[in-house]
Amino acid sequence: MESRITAREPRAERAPSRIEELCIERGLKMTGQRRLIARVLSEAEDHPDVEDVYRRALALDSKVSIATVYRTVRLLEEKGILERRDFGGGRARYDPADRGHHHHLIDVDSGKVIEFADEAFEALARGIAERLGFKLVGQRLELFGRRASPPEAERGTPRRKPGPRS
Amino acid sequence: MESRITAREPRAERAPSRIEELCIERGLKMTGQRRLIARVLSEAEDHPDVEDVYRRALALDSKVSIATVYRTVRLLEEKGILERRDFGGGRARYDPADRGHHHHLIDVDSGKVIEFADEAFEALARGIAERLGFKLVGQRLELFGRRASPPEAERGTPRRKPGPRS
DNA sequence: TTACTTGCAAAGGATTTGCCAACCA
DNA sequence: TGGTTGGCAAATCCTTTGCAAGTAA
Repeated sequence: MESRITAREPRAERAPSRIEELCIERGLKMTGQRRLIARVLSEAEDHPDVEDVYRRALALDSKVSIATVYRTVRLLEEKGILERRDFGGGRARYDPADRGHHHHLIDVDSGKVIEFADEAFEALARGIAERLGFKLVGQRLELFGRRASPPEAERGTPRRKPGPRS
Repeated sequence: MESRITAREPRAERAPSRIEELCIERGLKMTGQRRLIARVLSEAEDHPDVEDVYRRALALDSKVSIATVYRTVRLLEEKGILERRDFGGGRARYDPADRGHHHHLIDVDSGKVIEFADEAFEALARGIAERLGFKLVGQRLELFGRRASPPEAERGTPRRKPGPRS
């Protein structure tokens, strides 16, 4: 019932994703769904919201419930594996925490998010906090910008519901 | 039935608050509730959330419904009179937009918010955006810090529900 | 007058949770 | 095999909205 040929992939058993490794390191019990979600997150190069993760996980394989995605993503956040972001629009978006400290520039016309890091800023932030009598334990920097010279009328997809939330 | 003596204050008619003036400038119809909310906001020195504004308005005088507070606060935001902030915790908080550009340092132990402005930062932000090919149209900077040397155990009121949301 | 506002309550969207069965270590 | 986890649906929280009645200009 067990041939060497298939032994390698009893059930899509690929190398653990980077985030899965982090989970194991921190002693999380790895279930099929968690592995799946970890993989989706590891492969994401953007800043997916919970629903994005949910959709991608479903497409990729198993059946996960959105509740599990919420639970897992929150668990990973608590373990410091993910960082929760808020770019406006009412949904939380996630970012693997090990990509190094970086910040975001949001293109207000297209909603696209560009990452960047900046040494000078890090130092400046530390300095400001100190001057106010605090030790810096976290920071959040988001820039909102518009492409230098757009020929007008080219505005991309506004973040879902155009009006309401920030 | 009408004496000169009371003519001056038909009904708590005080000088219009700063925010009320801004509303009038932008042609908003001023109702009693709006005047009240404008006053609460003008007098606020912190960053109240909608419920804070609602509570203060009620205490101050009239009966307003929370729906009206939500509507008004949003209207003022659209008119550029208020700025919506998100310090984590799931509620939006508001800040009069004419206090000048400033940012916030949040004391992670007490939840207190300290405002500050920093020229060097403004310049840096503009520079970063430019380098990435964007014109800066907005920014958000929040520092999270801990008082330099707290004798422990002094942690103030954590923002409502301690655990969950960011 | 007459369009704009308000209050109330119900609707909505995102996120969390209770409960029991399924599952992993 | 015992404790954990996952699914489902109901529950929460914050915020928005429909509608009828009230009000500023």
